[in-house]
Amino acid sequence: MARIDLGQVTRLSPATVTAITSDLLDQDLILSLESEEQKAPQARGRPRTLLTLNPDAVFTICIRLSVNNIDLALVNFAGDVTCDRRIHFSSAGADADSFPETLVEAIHQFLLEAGTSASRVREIGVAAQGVVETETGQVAWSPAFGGRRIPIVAPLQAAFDADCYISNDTNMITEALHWSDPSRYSGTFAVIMLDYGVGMGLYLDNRLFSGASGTAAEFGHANHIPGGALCRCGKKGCLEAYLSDYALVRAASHLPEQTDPVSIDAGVNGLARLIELAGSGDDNARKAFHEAGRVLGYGLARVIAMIDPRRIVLTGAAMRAFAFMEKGMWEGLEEALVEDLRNNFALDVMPWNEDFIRSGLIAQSMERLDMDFLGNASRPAGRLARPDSTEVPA
Amino acid sequence: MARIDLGQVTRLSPATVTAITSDLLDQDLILSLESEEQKAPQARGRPRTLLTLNPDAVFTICIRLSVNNIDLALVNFAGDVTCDRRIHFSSAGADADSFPETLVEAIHQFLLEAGTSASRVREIGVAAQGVVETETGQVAWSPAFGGRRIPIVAPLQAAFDADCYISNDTNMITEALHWSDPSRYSGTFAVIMLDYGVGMGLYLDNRLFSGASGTAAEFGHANHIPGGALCRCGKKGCLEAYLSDYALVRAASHLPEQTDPVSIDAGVNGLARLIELAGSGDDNARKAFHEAGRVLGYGLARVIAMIDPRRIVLTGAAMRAFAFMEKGMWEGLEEALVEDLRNNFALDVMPWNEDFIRSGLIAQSMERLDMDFLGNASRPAGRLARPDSTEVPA
DNA sequence: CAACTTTTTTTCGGGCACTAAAAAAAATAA
DNA sequence: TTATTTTTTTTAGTGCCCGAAAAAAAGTTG
Repeated sequence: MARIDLGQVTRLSPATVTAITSDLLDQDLILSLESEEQKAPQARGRPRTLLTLNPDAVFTICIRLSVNNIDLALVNFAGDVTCDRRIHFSSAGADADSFPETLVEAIHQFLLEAGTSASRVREIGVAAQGVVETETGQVAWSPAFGGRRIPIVAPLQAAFDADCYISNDTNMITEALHWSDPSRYSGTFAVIMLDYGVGMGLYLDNRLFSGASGTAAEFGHANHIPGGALCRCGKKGCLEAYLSDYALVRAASHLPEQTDPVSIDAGVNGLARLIELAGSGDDNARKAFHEAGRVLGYGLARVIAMIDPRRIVLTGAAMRAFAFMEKGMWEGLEEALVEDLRNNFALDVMPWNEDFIRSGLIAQSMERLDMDFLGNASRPAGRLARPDSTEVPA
Repeated sequence: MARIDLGQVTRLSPATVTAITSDLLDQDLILSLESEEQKAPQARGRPRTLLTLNPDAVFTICIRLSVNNIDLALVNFAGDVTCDRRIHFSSAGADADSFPETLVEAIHQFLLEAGTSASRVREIGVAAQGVVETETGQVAWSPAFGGRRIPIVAPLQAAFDADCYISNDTNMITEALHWSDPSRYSGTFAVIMLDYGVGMGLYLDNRLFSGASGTAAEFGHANHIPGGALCRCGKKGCLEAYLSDYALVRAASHLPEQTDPVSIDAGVNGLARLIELAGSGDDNARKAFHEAGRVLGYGLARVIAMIDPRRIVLTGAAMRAFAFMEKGMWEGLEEALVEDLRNNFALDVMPWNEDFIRSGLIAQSMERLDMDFLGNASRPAGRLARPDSTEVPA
């Protein structure tokens, strides 16, 4: 982007733009693309010199923790992944004592392979399934770990000279949506992910909300039926116990509600096969999905009543089966909620894409970096506020 | 407060304080208490001249709408109520066509009695029970009205040259708590009110949250049991259908769950008598409260899972019966929620005080006035931020 | 009354964020 | 080559927020 366009977008005078950009150039945060291949239709006048973020100014490591896997990505200042690796570990054996070491070791290994020195990394972001306490920087409980209360941020902070944080995976999906399409995903919206577990992310009043201790939006373990089906968490009647993959398999197989989730093989031949069966008209499978849809409808109803989001996004691997759930979902929603509350929201069904989580981590990291560099000038309050919106010139 | 103290509190130099205060004096927003009765122990040196808000600078009208009543209060710039009246109207007959006129008429009448001209009123705040859409400025549905979708803000705006808004009554209680004790009620907390209905207010990340359309925190009509007890709203199984006064009376009288709430006399000899009975050891009453407590526990569990508040405040008329509900509540909470999520919150039980709603309206109005006068300098971001807290001198 | 103390006001000036206008730069068009 | 066009940079401010220091004000103390 050329300086003159930056001026248009920010509503600052050319003089100011020059001042600011020369500052950033001095700091090596941006680069000017001197004489690079100019766009063919060169107009009259002094040609614009394009500016870009300096991709190599700073690096970020984005890490996703899931069952048996640590997915690492090295991300440059432009937000591009320059290197990624998957490292295996044993979730069953991972606890508060052993895992932090494993993680730090994995990162060192990864940096070595990527040929980047740790000193160039200014940000390390981690996303994990389950109950993640952002505030304390630990994973209270997650299917990815055998143990509980596993500290993540503190050990990372000790091992690296970077800003470290951890967040729930669904929160990162929420951030990714806002990042990828702010015009659609802004204000107050909710993201519900149906997958191995059931997660929810909330964007409220234009900010990611994660609660007082950072565990917010635990949709999956909000109770649906008092004393109902047995959940992985040990309680009875959680939404997850009706909506997640093992719950669907359990229901379709006519296993008793109290069957231990651990004993159910919901793996490859679980959800996928169930979807296949439903597709070929199998009644058990269809009924299971329909019922799950109804439960989802009830869940949505509670979210709508309590949060009043403008939009709800449904995603996750189970969205492939949405066609079999949709009718039930609307039924449940209608049963559960007065009309006055039910008509003010939009529903998006979004095909699942594993990369969302990483995108969210990247978005979050970039935002934190910006905060870091620009002080608190981000989220413009005063001087940079633009009262009436103007289009960014092409 | 004297200028020198203002300097301490705001961390501004005396020079700046003088500059700003002389500005405000010119605008008549504050007054200097010249030679007023000085505090006896006069120290050495030039005596401080105390400054106060000019109570008469601007007026606000705070209005509470409830069944058959319009409660009006004239509030000065110091936040004091200078005049209040209760005006009766017929809730049953009130609809979208008739009520706005009634309200505007009531305000005019009130101003006449108060001897204040409408031109001095800069703010009109309204609180109502039920589903209030802050965004559109209307009451979608409320026990206070026979009709639905009753416009409030638009007619007020048309009739008065003031900033008008409407909000849910429980949201105003939430605001009142923050206002009255910010050190305790800040960050992320929830207020649950058990009364005629069941309401919830949310303060999230240090701001009142009211959702995308302003109806947020409708705790009472979030479903508890699919297909359960009949609620006033027409749906089955809402929390309100187990927790509100009519629900308690219904349960204690062993009436069927589907008994129409309208047919239940929960008035004076309803909840109050039930509490009396429970106090004297009546088994039916005790059981009803215990059961309601369990339902409340389940409700809290869902709020905690989804919102993760630092604190939950219970209030409302039904708190007089809290002793009979408490055990059930903790039982329900424990049954409904995994321990990891259950241990990060504090619970306050607050004796109910009708005035909270008015206090909240006053707080909200004062904040809006401040915003109006000081531009967007409120909620200090930069220059007024105080990194380390200092005590306000006595 | 003079000396002292404390608060308030005034004066002067620095620094920041930004701009208008002029100048410079770097191209195309005639 | 010269004129024209467009972008970028420089120069020289403006306006605001704020503070240091001095001055003034208004008392108490001895």
